[in-house]
Amino acid sequence: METPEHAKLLQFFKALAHESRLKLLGLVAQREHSVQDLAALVGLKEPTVSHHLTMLKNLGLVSQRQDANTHWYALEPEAVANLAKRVLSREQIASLAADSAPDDWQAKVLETFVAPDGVLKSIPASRKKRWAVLAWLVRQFEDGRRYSEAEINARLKERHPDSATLRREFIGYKMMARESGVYWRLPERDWVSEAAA
Amino acid sequence: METPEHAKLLQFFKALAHESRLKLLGLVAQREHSVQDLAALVGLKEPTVSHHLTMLKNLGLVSQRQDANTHWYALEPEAVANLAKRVLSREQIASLAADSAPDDWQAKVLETFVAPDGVLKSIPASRKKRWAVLAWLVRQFEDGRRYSEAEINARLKERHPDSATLRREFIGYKMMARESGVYWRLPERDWVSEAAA
DNA sequence: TATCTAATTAGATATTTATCGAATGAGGGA
DNA sequence: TCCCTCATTCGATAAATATCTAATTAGATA
Repeated sequence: METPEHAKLLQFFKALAHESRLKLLGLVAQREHSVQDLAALVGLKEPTVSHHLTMLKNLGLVSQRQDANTHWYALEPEAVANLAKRVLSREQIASLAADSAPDDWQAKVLETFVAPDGVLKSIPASRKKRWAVLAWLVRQFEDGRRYSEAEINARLKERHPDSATLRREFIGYKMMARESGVYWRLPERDWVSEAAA
Repeated sequence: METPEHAKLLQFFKALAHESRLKLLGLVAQREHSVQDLAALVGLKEPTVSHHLTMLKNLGLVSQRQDANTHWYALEPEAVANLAKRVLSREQIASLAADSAPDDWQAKVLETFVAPDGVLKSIPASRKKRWAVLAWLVRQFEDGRRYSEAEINARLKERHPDSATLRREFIGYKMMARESGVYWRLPERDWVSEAAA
């Protein structure tokens, strides 16, 4: 489940999320500088500047060359541009969410409300948790197939006595649709947004 | 001396320099989410998420609309793109250094090495400090005018007995040029780079 | 009105990260 | 070789910022 891509982007932002480092980048963007110069220019001690520069160098944002024992640092302009480009697209940003763990939460809700034998202990009061339980329930119906109200009720009764409420909630949460007494599942993409009221 | 432009850029990087906020941005990039949802999805408590969202909202990175007492957050894609674009150009980055205060440092060096009456207490040993003192000295010669070695020596002797060393250093640091016994100042842009050896 | 839910604000604590002084390493000269 | 300069690494302290619980605000509904 490793996503070094995300990790690198995070590193990039962290690197730039500090005033001193932005100033250092600005200075080396103008021309090469030695560590000593930079320390004087930004008003920090050399070890501190060295530390920041190492961080920037590891990310490839600055280059370093050595002349005698003076180390000259300069900007690596393409690297900055390349990394910056990544944040431009909405898709890139959306992909950042990949690490999230919604299933953990949902699993915990189900553990709380569903007994080991599969019977609902109670119907959660809070919208979000009720949604989680209903999502679990509705997935036990076949997608694409059409059910009569009686069928629905029969199945739901295996989980909880108040099948009428559950059936009504399926409609309310837009997990199912109904027409003249016939029910069917709606595509998940329309209700996983957890919107309903 | 305020530069809100830089400040905003810094804020932008700080906002994105945190794993939780990147995840939140990723989630709201996919679709609208409530605070509760987001808290569950990233595994944090609601106040924490609320805090992060406020930060993102203040920067204009996310939008917020309210339906009953549920607050829906979504990505503001253009804002992200616009801010990200700023880091693309080298000039932008170079401008980040504007806040640096080299003059403070130079003033301190001069205070250390120059007595109140304008006489040099000593010639600094370290390259950088020596540069600072020489820069101060060379600026006391007229730009464009040509000086004989005798003139140079006479003027320098008012500052320090070892005029020969100072004169030689002017050449070494490329602050002055010499041709057949005549000296003149070189443009500052060629030696403010503090490069010389 | 009393109550429920969602969100925010406030205040305290924990974690992360910057900074410094001191010690160490490395490269040239005298 | 000894010394001098520049830079880095190490270890400890200081500053910034994330996170939580508890309390508060606001909207909706019975």
